[in-house]
Amino acid sequence: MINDSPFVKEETRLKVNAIIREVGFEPDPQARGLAFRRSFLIGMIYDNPTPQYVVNMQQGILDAMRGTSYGLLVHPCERSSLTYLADLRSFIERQKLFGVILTPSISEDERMVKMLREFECPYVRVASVMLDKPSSMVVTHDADGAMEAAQHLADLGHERIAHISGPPSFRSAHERRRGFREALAQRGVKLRPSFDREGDYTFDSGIAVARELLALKPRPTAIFAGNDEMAAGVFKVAHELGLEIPRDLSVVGFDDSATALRLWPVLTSVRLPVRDMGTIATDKLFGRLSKKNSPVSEETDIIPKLIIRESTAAPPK
Amino acid sequence: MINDSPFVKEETRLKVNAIIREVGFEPDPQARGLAFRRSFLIGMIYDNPTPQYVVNMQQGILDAMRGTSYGLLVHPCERSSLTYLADLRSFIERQKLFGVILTPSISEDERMVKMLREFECPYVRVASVMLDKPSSMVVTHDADGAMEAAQHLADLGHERIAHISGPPSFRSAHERRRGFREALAQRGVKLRPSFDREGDYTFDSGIAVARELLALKPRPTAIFAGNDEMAAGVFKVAHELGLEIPRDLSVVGFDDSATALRLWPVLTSVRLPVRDMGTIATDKLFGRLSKKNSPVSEETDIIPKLIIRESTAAPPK
DNA sequence: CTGAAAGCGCTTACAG
DNA sequence: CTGAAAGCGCTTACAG
Repeated sequence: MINDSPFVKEETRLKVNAIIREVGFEPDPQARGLAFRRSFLIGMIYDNPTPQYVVNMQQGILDAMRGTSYGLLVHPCERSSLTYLADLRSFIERQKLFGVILTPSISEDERMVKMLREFECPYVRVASVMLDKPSSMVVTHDADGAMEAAQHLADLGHERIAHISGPPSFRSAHERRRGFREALAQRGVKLRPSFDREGDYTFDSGIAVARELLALKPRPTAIFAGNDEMAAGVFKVAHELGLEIPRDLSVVGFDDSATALRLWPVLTSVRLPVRDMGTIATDKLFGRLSKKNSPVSEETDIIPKLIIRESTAAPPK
Repeated sequence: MINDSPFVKEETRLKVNAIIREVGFEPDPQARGLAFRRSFLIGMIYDNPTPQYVVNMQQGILDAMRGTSYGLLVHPCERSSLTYLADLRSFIERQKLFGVILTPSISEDERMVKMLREFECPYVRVASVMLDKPSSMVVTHDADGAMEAAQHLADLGHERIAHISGPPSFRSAHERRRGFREALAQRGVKLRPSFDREGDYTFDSGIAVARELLALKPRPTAIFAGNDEMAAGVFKVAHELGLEIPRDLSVVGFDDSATALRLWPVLTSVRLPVRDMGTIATDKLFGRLSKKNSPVSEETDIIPKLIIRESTAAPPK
């Protein structure tokens, strides 16, 4: 009855609710959970290595949970671990989560999703492409963001544009690379094979690949890094080599993280509204979207946006 | 009996445990929690604005929880919010947490701690000074780290050393400033009042204060920033003004965050082992320390350490 | 429409 | 030392 059963008189409901408020009664989530056979906990399962991303996503989820009695349980994991799936299985089975939110690259693992279905645990996946039915997806369309970045570079007049992609285990790495390549093709800019390199989204990999790239002759006049961390690596190498950004080298990142503003000069980057994504994902989990809620939350599609700052300019003559 | 009651025969216990393992039985934390009148959840309550700190602390806590059936519930909050205490009260009361870990500046709020005691919720506080009995404290001795930083600068020959402190609402801000001042006094370096400035631990405040500091005549030849974020702000202003680090200006930060390595040149900074701190705090919560556990976890005192990199050098002649 | 009973999966006394 | 009962605070059928 407290849970809005439709079989009570409106009047009674109001009276009871009033008293509930008066006494400040808060039902015990443990007891409720036991009776429901489902806890009042939302799990966030992730393996994204960027702290900023993790914290923003948590914030977004918590924003959506505010005012409810749900709690957020965090569960980072490593896909490379041998016990990865087993750990997750015991976590899901034990906690009887109300629902879980998956971010890349975990969100792209079908074994994970299959397991969730097996335990009838609701989930929402955040990923760069539509991998599931829209009601359990938030799609970030990374390819579109990468296209914007590449177009920007091409429009500035660059012809020797390199790319450092993320690790193949991340779908976003493929999407960003795909968008980049498509845009170059559209603009009639040829991509040299030696300019198409693979990193792993870490700062260190950005450094390593940038060293190779900038040792090439002729070297690229612009580099589109798959994320800001790797872009930071490019900055470091450029500084070491005495190359001035953007005069000698243009750099674009992806994520528009805090790092983007701390680099010198400030980094042009593709922004994804991570915190909002967390809120939207959670709203979907709560099934709020079918109701008359804030229209912004109804979205499944997130459109990345290029933020142009000072790390990009026309190529040197 | 399953919970290690001392009244069972060793033999019986072994037999039962064997069967438990065989069947893969995992007790339901909800039901256990209900019976225990206490959940199997650890809460992390924090208001630290640095994502890196938050994520590292979470990792450390999770490291200590690995293999148990406990879960980590995250609860960021804003002390400036009017409902701050009320929100926390309802969180604590409702979730019946097994225990909570408090990080600065929340860990320094006695109202918070009083409330926790009222609900008989165990806690461990991470703070820069001993505020409580050792068994519920992890003390980071920020003053010592700051002293090291200031000594390093003084030993390089700097005489015009400035400090940008954190906001007065953080105890660590006072401690770092205190250590800094003590070291200067020890070394016989005078601190000009105009060189002793207040920021708020944010990048933006670092920029604002650095602009003022570097407009002074004569300007400081070295700046000790209360954290890396503000140090990054100093870098930005120095670059804008065409000052070369460390030739024209030495900079030291605090935290040794990821940012320290992404700056150019790499930042000399005081390191705190945040992840380990999380593990130690959690071990304390579990009361493991009285038993025969890894000796490293027995510590209450964390000693910060200066990591010397490339942002510090002798002052210009 | 409403009240009292049974049950969620555990633990803690309490008899045997 | 062990087994069966009562209870944790809720919810969901089920009688009235």
